[in-house]
Amino acid sequence: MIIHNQNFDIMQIADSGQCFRMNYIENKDKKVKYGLVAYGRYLELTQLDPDTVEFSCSEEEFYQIWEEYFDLKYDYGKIVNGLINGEDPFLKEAALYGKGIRILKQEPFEAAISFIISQNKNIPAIKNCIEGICRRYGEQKENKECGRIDYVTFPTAEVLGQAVKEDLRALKTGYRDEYILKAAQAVKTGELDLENLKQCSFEEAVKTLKGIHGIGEKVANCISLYGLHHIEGFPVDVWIQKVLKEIYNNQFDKDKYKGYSGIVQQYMFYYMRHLKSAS
DNA sequence: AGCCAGGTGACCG
DNA sequence: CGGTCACATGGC
Repeated sequence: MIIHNQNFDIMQIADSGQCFRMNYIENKDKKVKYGLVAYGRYLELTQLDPDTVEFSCSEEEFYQIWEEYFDLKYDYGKIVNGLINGEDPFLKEAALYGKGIRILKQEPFEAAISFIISQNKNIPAIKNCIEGICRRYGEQKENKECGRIDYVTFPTAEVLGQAVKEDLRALKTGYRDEYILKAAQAVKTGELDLENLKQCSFEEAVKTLKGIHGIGEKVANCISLYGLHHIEGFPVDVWIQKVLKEIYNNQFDKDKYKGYSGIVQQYMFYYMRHLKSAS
């Protein structure tokens, strides 16, 4: 299954800090390959050229799951061009630099737990921690399309909600162990209905999420943006704080980008990390 | 070796 | 409300 899209770069997506189970596999003949587990499936993606991505799955599976997952019906080119031709010099560069990023539609529960774990950790540590949790509590599966690859799914709330705190702690969750446990139990009992939060407003979703112990403003924005696809989400972490302070002198107005501020935030994050690592 | 990481809750005034 | 502090642990 081959897809052409001018705003679809799998390396940029994998490196954009919004998902933690998309991993580099190889680079053969300048064609980069990544593997990913989501929605109980394993998928491999190959960037054939800047505008072309090959999916390892069938056409049915692509239209059933991945077209939606990668938000491929939405026109990111329009957003990118608007920023490139706009008045904001930083966003001009940022959009140009990260034009292949897309905001993924991840599973809400996975996004919730992943971003609870993310607090005060760097991205490699988050990935390792999540992988450990999947291995311990996820379901073992086998993928035949990609040569019988064994993989583990992200655990369900039912399974994770029955975990023992000490076991979670042993998986490098640190002080977040009880945050994870409480959140999983809240989903399990129905006290926290993530599917329902997709339907209601962004503001309502954030407010509800913040009612869970261990979910604050930033994590609630991440879950809303990456797990519920509330595109107005605007997570402010240490990197975005740097942007807002150093580039905008704390005068940035996200309301100028109403309806897609989450995408703007993602370009900012990706570009700022690049600037800092290059300096 | 020591600082930092896609922060949050508790506690303070 | 807004400022400080501890929190557990790996990455670099």
